[in-house]
Amino acid sequence: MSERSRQIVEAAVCLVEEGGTEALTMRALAERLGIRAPSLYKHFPDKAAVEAEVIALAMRDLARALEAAKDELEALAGAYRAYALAHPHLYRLMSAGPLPRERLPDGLEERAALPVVRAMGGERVAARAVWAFAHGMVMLELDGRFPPGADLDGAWRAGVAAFSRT
Amino acid sequence: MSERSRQIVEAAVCLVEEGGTEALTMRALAERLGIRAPSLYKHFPDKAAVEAEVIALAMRDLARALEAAKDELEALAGAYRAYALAHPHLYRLMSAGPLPRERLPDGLEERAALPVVRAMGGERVAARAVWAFAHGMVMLELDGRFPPGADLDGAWRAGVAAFSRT
DNA sequence: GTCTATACCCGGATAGAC
DNA sequence: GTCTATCCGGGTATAGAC
Repeated sequence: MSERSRQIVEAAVCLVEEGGTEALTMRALAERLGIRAPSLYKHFPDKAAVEAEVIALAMRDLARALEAAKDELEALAGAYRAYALAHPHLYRLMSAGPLPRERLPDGLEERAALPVVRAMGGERVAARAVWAFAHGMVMLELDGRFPPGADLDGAWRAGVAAFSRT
Repeated sequence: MSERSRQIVEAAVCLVEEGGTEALTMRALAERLGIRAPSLYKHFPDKAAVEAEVIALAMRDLARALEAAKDELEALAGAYRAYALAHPHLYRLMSAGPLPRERLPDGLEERAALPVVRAMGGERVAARAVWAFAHGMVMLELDGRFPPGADLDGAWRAGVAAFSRT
């Protein structure tokens, strides 16, 4: 990938972080770079290609955050939640809706999932349940679905405790 | 609400069920009813009002399905998942993204949540964790996020088992 | 309550000159 | 590699006649 392409992806990340998925349009992206929208198509075939690069970048960041955490459920859950709250729009783009697997680097998805599998002693089925819990907590929190004033820390603790006994 | 308004909401539900959230447009809705889009504004002030009625209807259906299930976590989880898989687009519209609470009937959200709270012996914090698990499982399944061939029944069992020991 | 006509916004993407 | 000009499609919503 050329240097210019990297700059484009970087700008795209900023747009998503600041304004959510919908803020990433070819026009807005071009404007941020000081060029015109059609010029982007000299670097990427279409918008989906740009989006895929943003997703890949976010997944790498999340994977790094999880790998840096201690190999216990509680620490992993904390790191997961922290990433999602720090980058809510990136988390959404990366984790909600269909994933363009063909456009992503091989093994990246697996890499992001690995820390949880290890924390669950290699039990992939249980790891999936834990992942679903964490994803559900994050999405409900980001979407403002819990009642105002709900004890979310408590809910996280309850979930982590439940799965720790597994 | 007039009879005509009810017909409009019913048509809107069909559009969502068949084509997802994006398929619900004022033009498509009008066409399905054999009228022109501007005529809809004689019955509803804007699109959000129609959408809110669809959401309310879906929440009532889900609440009924949960109330009909046995008062145990396993049965509730089964009913929850069954509803979501039977009406994936309605589930999404109702459960993902911000909720227009001002436009919904009082107490409806609470009603839908109650069965889980009861199954958890009144522990609202634990009930929220269970809800997050179920929501996460459903969304990851609907979004095709699990690896192909993953044992989802097993993941559901693992989650239900973990929270049952609470 | 329905229509036609229309305003207004937005999006992705292409052709062809430079 | 950037530009201008443009196409094409889509959306919500309003005005005013009937």
